[in-house]
Amino acid sequence: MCLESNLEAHAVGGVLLGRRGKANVPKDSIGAYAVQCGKCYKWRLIPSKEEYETIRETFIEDPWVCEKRLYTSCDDLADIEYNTSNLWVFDKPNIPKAPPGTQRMLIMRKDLSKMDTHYIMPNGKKLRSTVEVEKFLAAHPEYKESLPLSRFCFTVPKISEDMVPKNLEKRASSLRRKKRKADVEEDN
DNA sequence: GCCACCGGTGGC
DNA sequence: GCCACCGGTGGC
Repeated sequence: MCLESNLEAHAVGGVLLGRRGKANVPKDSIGAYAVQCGKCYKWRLIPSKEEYETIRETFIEDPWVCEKRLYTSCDDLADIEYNTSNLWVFDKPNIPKAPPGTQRMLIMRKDLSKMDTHYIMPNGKKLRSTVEVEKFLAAHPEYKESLPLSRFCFTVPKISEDMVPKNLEKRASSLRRKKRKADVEEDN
């Protein structure tokens, strides 16, 4: 189950800093993970996706605060400022952690219009929706216990609007317009 | 033939 | 209006 977040006060974020990762390791579009302290509202970087997903999983009932991190307090400077030098996307809180053996991938569209969620299953299969997960589990009953349907959530993060470069937005939409126009002309 | 990628839409 | 979902396809 995915719940609505309160983005203003207390947020779970992913920061897009470009793609990284070793060869052969599946990587998504998120370059850095950050959470906002529930007390001082400063942003703290979370070193791994795994740790980030753990925090995100129980974010509502167990909000993250600076003291949770060793040697960190609200008096310390923020790790990262929410600003326009990075593209930020904001996760919904309480998304189940990707079940063991799977990876939850978030892929940004080239035009920054939206993200797509998919899961990489233990056998390498990529799944794009809960319906596809259902079908997968029906075909592979051996996974039914370790990978219950309820642990999959395809909710996408919200893209921070003010940070999408305006010219890029325009370019993308004008390309779309151009294509539509060409299609219409083709039909005539 | 596959698959990453994108566009479109039904249901809310 | 949003978003979860899926069909189509271009490039390989």
